[in-house]
Amino acid sequence: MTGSVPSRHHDIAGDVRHQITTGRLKPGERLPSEVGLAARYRVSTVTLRRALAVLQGEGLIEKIHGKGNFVRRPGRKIMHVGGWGTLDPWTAAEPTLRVTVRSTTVPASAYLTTLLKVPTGSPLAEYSCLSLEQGAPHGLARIYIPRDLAPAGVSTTTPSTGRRSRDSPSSAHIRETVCARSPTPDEASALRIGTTTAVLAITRIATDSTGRVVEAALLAFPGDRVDAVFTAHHMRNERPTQR
Amino acid sequence: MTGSVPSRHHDIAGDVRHQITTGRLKPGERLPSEVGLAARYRVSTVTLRRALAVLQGEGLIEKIHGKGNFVRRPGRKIMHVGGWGTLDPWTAAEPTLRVTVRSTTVPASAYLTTLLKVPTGSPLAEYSCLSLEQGAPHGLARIYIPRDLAPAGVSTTTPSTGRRSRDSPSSAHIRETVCARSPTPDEASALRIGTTTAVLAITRIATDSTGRVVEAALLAFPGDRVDAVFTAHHMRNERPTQR
DNA sequence: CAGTGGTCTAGACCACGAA
DNA sequence: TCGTGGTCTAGACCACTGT
Repeated sequence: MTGSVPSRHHDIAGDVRHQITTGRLKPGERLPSEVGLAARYRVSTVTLRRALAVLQGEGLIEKIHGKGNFVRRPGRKIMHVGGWGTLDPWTAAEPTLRVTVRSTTVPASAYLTTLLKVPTGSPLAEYSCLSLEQGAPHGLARIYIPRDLAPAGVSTTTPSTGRRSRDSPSSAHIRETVCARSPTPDEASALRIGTTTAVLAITRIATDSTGRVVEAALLAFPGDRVDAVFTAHHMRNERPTQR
Repeated sequence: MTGSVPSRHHDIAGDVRHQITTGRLKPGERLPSEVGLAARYRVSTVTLRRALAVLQGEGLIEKIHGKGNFVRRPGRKIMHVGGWGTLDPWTAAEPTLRVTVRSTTVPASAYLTTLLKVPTGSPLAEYSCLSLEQGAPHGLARIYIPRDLAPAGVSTTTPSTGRRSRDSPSSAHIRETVCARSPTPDEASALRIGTTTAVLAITRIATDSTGRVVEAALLAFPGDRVDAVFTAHHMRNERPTQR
């Protein structure tokens, strides 16, 4: 009974979605202008834009200011593999992933202080990584490492989003906190998504055997493009870690 | 430079957010009516509603049709613990979690067929669970088990969202796929969130040592209320599982 | 410059909740 | 019934992208 409530924009979204999934609108193709579509569906522009926002949230279209609305490539979902990358063939075989890294040194903010358990203002090496897959942003990562633990060159770390250099030597424990939320403005622009599209945010804390935090990573992925996968094997009687 | 773009509703959201975080608006309190707020901020109702949608997405307010907008209780984020519930004190110590379970038997749909690797139409035991924390919905779970594996009584399974009965006897491998997306209409109503609030959706597949899928769980959590936590320990040289 | 999406308005009408 | 939020309109103006 709750399906036929008044919501014209959902009907329109359904119609356009149908045209996309059936192939009448092809990937990469530009949709008619919003005013044109509004006239075609006999609705106002704001209603039509709400319909498009639904499709954008589903990852079916991409809105580009000043150019138009485009059908997104069907993008099989790329994955982020949690823990110590239990290499998933899907992710491992992805060759078209280009990563740009920018590294600087910053003093620890209040938030990073609590994450890394370091004194306020401690120097941290920051790696800001944006990975793109065929031009489409795939993930944004900001990785922080106490500077005395950070290597001189960037190459040794390979702080990739999705897989990482196997066995960072010192980390013995990884804790990942996953969260679904709206993107921050800078995330929205970096990932080329609207503020309506949810992001999958992962805060990864790596600790060494002494309990020292050796890395904090703030990862953000467009929710319509990536899944995160976590696997657990049952070996012996694993005792629950009590803090 | 990108901060001062024209977006009145963000300013308003920021102002109301400030009133909430500073305590001028207390938890549980009802906000002035939308028309009142619109007049107060000298904006139209749709603009004001956009501002409130931002706050709703942040989990700061709750909109109730016909009653008003209410400041949400600061709800420290409840957590879902992945894998074999590495019991987190936070979650484990949560006493105020009430779960309602409804169990039926359904034939496997196309989607469940691929998840559980069973023939189409196989009888499945379905457990539909809605957990509430102090009246606020906390999670929605739909768990499917091949009926020949399902116990007669519901009590043995305890398919809770957040923790589960330790050691379901047969499962040896758990794979959880995490995804951020907009809620389906039924999820939105069950979780008492708008369609704008993102959900953290987890698909959990439990496999026994022979590779048979013994359980598929579709979990949905309101993104503004729960985080999911996954931990990994580094013991020995763990060989990557290749499919 | 023209064409596009992004934001906003002032008002209308409908649906829900509590009297 | 009344007051509330939910949806929609017809148009205006601004910002971005191309020529």
